[in-house]
Amino acid sequence: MPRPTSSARADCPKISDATVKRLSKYYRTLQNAIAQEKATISSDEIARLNGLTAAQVRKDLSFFGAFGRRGLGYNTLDLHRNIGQILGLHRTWNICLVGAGNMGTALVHFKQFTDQGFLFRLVLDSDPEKIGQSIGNLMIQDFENCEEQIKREKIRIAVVTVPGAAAQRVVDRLVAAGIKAILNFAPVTILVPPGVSVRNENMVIEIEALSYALTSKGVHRPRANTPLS
Amino acid sequence: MPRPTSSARADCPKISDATVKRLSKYYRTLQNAIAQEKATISSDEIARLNGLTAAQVRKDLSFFGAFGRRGLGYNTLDLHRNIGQILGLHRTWNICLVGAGNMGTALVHFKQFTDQGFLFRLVLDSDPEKIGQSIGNLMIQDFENCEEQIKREKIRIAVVTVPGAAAQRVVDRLVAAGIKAILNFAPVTILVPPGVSVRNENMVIEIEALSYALTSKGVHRPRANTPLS
DNA sequence: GTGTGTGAAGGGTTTCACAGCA
DNA sequence: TGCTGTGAAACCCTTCACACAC
Repeated sequence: MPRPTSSARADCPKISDATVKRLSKYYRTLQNAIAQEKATISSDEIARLNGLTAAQVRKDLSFFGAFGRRGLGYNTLDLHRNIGQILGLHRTWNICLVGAGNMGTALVHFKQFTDQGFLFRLVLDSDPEKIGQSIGNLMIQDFENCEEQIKREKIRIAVVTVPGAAAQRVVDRLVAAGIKAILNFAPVTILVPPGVSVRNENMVIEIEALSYALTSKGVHRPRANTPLS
Repeated sequence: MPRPTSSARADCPKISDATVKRLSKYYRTLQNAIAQEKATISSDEIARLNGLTAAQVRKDLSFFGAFGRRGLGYNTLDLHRNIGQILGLHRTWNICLVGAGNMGTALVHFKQFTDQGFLFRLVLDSDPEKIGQSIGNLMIQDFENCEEQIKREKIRIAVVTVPGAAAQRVVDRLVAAGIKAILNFAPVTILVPPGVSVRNENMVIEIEALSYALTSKGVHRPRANTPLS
């Protein structure tokens, strides 16, 4: 039986998800370095600031080119620009929120998204009580009309914060409306057709992993440490 | 140079983080199956419901024992109880929130945490405007007194939703106060000493990974599909 | 026949170690 | 000397395939 879903990416060397996530960390590390007016930075320093190894950092970068100078390190501005290009952060993205509850409201106000160029342009919900109200400066729109709204705002990325029971149905509709990438906070793993990207951000899984760490630690020799994701 | 942090766990066969996270998914799948009054379930069905392979499910479970019956599958109630024991979900956990902003408020109201036995018993903040106010039925306490509060409520797990700039400092203090596991939503990777578990739930990284997926897809042959986490 | 449990194979990611360049 | 870029080795995780139990 074939794996029904996979983490495939469409690139020749096939970049792993882990590498992409680390690039995102390096990107922020470089922003900080630039803010501190550092002109160069070494793989070693990038690694230390992120709890990784220098070899890992160099290997990740090497998939995309040779950005450093031997003996010197990396030019912070150059590397920042290059990683921005790689991740597609040299532009802004219009995004929409689906599900105007507590979590969704918090995300719309989450400054980091805006700072990095992810701009909420549309908020959708299906609760008649909520439709017409506002979050920030966005009026909540009826999910029933999602297709036209998504098209009008040229949105390809959706953030989903609906109850678990509704999530898969909502996502199917979003995909039909042309959404190509989904950040899912509903506490269920949603599945999507090929060509659409999802990230299931399941906080219950994360906290249960902590529960496991505490539980298994006490029982056996408490050797280790643990930063995980 | 050694890896300064690692995802080590303290168990003889050394269970991978990926396996633990899947167990958490299986746990919820079993809850659903039980709610539907199914008496048994096969590895194949658990796999299908989670976008995995049957072999993966069986392998994950085999690290902890032989819970199924050949030819029949798994007894839903038994397996649910067993995974609960493994993950430490056969009990409740007192947890605390640090940072009473939008995100923190949303998490305190997040029903799924309570349902799975993670009970917010304490909310901490250092903003004088917020201290004394309430979230749900919890009054916000001064972070300055975190040590005694954490001890009083016997809390070992903290959920951190403070601004990025404050996160590492706050976490250091929490660790000193006896916290052993941290779910970090601040948009920086925090580092902790051995013996403490962290999960960095960085939503910016996740959305940037989606940006990468969209960016790299257009450029090359758009072969693939994508569920990731 | 059905579906688990598991050693072995396969594939992918991280680490090592060193050549090469400033 | 200092630090990058990278093949090769090591390691880990997933998948395969089949013995075995019901």
